[in-house]
Amino acid sequence: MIEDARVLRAEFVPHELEHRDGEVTHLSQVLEPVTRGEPAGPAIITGPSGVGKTCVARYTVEQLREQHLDVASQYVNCWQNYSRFRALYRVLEGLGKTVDIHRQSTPHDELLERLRQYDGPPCVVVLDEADQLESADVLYDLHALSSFSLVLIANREADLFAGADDRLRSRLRGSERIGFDRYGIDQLTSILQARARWGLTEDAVATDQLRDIADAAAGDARVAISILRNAARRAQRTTAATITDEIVTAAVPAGRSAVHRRTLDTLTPHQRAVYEIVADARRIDPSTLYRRYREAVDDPKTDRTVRNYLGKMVQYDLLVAEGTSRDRTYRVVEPAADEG
DNA sequence: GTTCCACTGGAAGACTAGGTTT
DNA sequence: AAACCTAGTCTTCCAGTGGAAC
Repeated sequence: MIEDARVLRAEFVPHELEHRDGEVTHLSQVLEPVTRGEPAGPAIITGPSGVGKTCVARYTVEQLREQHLDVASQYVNCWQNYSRFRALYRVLEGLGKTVDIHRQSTPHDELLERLRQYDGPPCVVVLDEADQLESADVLYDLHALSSFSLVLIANREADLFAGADDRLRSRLRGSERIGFDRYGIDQLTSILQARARWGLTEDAVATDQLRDIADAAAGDARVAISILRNAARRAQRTTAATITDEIVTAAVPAGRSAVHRRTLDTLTPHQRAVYEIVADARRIDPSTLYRRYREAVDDPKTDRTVRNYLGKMVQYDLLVAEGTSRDRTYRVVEPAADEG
């Protein structure tokens, strides 16, 4: 059934990108100065999840590097590297400049100094999930250095600028914008077809089933691929020769929630306890929430810390906060909910 | 309209973990 | 071994906000 599991992973970047020619061309044009050794203006890529933002960025940068030897690049996932230190560290890592600073007691300044001294070929830095950075300092740091060209990826541009001061905001205002829309059913179906062709045995899945998966994924390619992967695993387990309608139906919920569950796994035990309390109550006010939290765990953190947790989980789309003052309530985001 | 106060979130500093230097 | 770094986490303190009660 499954011939090449790599192809069924969401992070996989195919050799040919479908349905995103315009966006690839646009980004290539923005980054074109880099091929002449000149700095390129920042590009801001926005759009809902699972529409190929990361894929297009990585693909385009990869193409650029294939055509021009004198271009460096580094991809940084700001979700995992959300602090200034970690983000800058990852950039240096890509340049191979971290050999002797595998130590924690290296100050920010040292990292910045190394970036400043960088005299290699122009470097394209892709900051994925850039809205997850805890401070916009990183954007400021890198934008100030002409060797580095920024590609910023975020769901919404507003989130990206939320943490930025006016100075940075006005600097980024002139950035090139590339907006992504959700895939249509036909587009999603043909994306799945390509993955099935490379990743599954021949005739393992029919176009009708792929259409059903595409329909269930509501324009989100990550969810669609996750469902396909889940379906293929189920078929393999039951030694079915093909992916049937029944298998698809069974695979949809698991495929949908896979993305959500992965973020839940990143929570600490205390954060998890807070999340569970909110999940148990359909809707909960802050004081009740904190009282229950204190009862639920040993050695509870302060309410201020719990507020930080809540803010973080709202950022991560795990919780929704409604109301601004005394009317504030929290509730969980349902895994199957359509992301905005 | 005024007051109350639950709630938010910024700022500053203490504490911890984990590394380096002497 | 002890002294000394730093980033990251958590706490303490508090000003500001805006529904709710009066």
